[in-house]
Amino acid sequence: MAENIDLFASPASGTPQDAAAEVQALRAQLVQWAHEYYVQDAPTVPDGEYDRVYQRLEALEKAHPELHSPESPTQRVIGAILEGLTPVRHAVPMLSIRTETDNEASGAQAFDARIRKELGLDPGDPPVEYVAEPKFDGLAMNLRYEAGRLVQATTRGDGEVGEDVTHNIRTIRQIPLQLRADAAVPPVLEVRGEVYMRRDDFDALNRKQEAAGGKTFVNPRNAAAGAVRQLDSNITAQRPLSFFAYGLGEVTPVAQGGMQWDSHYAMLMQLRAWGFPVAPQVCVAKGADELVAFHQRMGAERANLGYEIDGVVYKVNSRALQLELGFVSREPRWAVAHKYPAQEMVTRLEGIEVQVGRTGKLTPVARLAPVFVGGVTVTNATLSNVFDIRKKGVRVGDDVIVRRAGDVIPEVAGRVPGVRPQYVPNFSMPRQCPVCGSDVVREKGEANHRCTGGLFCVAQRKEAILHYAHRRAMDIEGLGDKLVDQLVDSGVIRSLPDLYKLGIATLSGLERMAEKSAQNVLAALESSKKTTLARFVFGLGIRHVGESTAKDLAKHFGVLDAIMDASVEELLQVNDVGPVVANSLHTFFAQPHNREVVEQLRAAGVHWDEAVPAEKPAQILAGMTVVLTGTLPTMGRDEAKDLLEAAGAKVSGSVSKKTHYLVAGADAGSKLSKAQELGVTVLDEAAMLRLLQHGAP
DNA sequence: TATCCTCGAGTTCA
DNA sequence: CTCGAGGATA
Repeated sequence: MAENIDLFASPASGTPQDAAAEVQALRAQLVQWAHEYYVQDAPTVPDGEYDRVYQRLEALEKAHPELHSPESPTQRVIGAILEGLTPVRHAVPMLSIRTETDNEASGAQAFDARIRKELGLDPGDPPVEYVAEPKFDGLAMNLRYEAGRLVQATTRGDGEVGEDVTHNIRTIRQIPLQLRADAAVPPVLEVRGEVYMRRDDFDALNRKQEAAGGKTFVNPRNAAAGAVRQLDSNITAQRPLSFFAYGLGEVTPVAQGGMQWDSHYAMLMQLRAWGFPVAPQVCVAKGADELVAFHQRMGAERANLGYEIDGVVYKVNSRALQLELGFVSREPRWAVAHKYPAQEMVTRLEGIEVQVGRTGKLTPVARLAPVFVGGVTVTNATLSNVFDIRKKGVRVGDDVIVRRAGDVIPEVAGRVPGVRPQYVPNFSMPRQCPVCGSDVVREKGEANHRCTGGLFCVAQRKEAILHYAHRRAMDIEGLGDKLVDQLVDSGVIRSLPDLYKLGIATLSGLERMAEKSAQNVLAALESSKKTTLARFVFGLGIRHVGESTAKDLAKHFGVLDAIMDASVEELLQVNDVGPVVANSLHTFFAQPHNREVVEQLRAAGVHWDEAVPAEKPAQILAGMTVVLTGTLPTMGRDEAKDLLEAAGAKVSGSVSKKTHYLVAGADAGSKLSKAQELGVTVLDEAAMLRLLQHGAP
């Protein structure tokens, strides 16, 4: 099975017997995965892994022509006919386009170079004209119109024979059932395109499935595939599908009253005129440079598209040149698909380490064999807690699926099914803290293990200092983890007040700390002394007291001593403070050493305005709740947050019915779709600035 | 008591 | 960004 196949060995290596055995193993594996994917709609490995094994097999077959077999998965388009749906032979076979996963520009350059060579063009000749299209992640579909009426819709199947899914396709609103009578439509017209599911539709569907206790879908493509191949079109109608047209199948020849087009682009425009959705991004591109530009543009827009694309497609525009270029076996020589790096890959789980956080929480971290996922090399991924590891069933040495979805943070999604060559014990949390050796406990009903060492634990002490220096706390620029490591390890800093005893001599003695940066840090420390009560309270790092709670406390009590001396009952009076937070605060300030730290910090010159703030004039956004998401063009999120809060708005982290506005920048994710679903007004940065000025966008 | 809504905390890589 | 859990609310 998969774990025994060495995918990295050179194709030319090994004896012929080895190669034969491997080829056989790879074929069996691919056939099984294809079955799971197409027939059971339940893939066990990510597409990227399938592609990798497929390419390995291709390479082997190329190196050993004697192993060639018409039965090999590389020799046919994999597909399977589901029982219950009628098989239909395509009038014109549905071919696949050659797919490349090279990096960046090289793919477009290589394609252009190949085309020019085939056409016998000199470097001095004008650039070749191409059409560039996004490559949708859905299912290819053939729509047959006779006399302008939709008579049959078929899936691709194996390229020769597909399945009749007309009853389901009729539920898709974007697909015309009848072409306009006044338009000149060939007597027979087959339109080809991709059926897909929009991301917001997918999210809504999964929420619905979850609420109904049904199974949820892994991704929009699987959901679309399942929907299209239903026997009961009532079910399909509940699953919102969409369509983009990109090509033709059989068309009545001109001689018999049909049509043809000089260029691919003209044909697409005709399809659009007939009422078929054609992707808005489709464009004509001259030469390799414009193809590269298109690829980059799509890569940047990709996250905001509202539907999944897994790459781009380049096609020679001129019909005449297409005919001249012709086909290699089953693939047109005049088109190529250029895929983006996979968002999911398989790699080996080499180990599980344990990290200690600021609150003492022990976090298991997966150490992975480096793997290229979604454009970056990933070597670490969080496994959150022991239960998470159990749930996913991963153990050291397993082949695991690493995912980098819409967000940035990689996660271990699960393991590739298979037998472990040898027994591996399940992961268990250490009994003692790996950093300080204190006992590790897990409170009843809690998922997390914690180190009991407190500030005695070096890991926690370092995190406490970093938290104090945090941008939204005391904002000490330049005091990062590397510097804190050195300061704490060398014993220069034992507690927060020591920070203000730092001198230029101590600092510049450290690694990677020249005089200039040392001075910067000292200056940042100096200016951090003037702060606000809320920032200071937040910076102390009291459990359950985050930024907003610190603000509430500052507003309620006005002065620090009132907070320090407050009883649990008094604390409970504060907005959003319940028994857990109140106890946490009370316990913190009951500890003499904590009070001492506070006094020493004050003695070191840390100060703030303690006067109860005068009632501010009515603020323009008072009572408004605003949520930020994505990357704003000219300002950081923190900056936007401060602006909004200064105007009296409440900036919240998640969208709900109570949200008045969502300010969305580039790469906005789930919050944007949620806002659209709830009908929350979505603003861009410019509209937000108008809101700040006039109280309305 | 159950359910929303928020907040806190942890997290990766270039 | 996502999770878990605290707090408010019905």
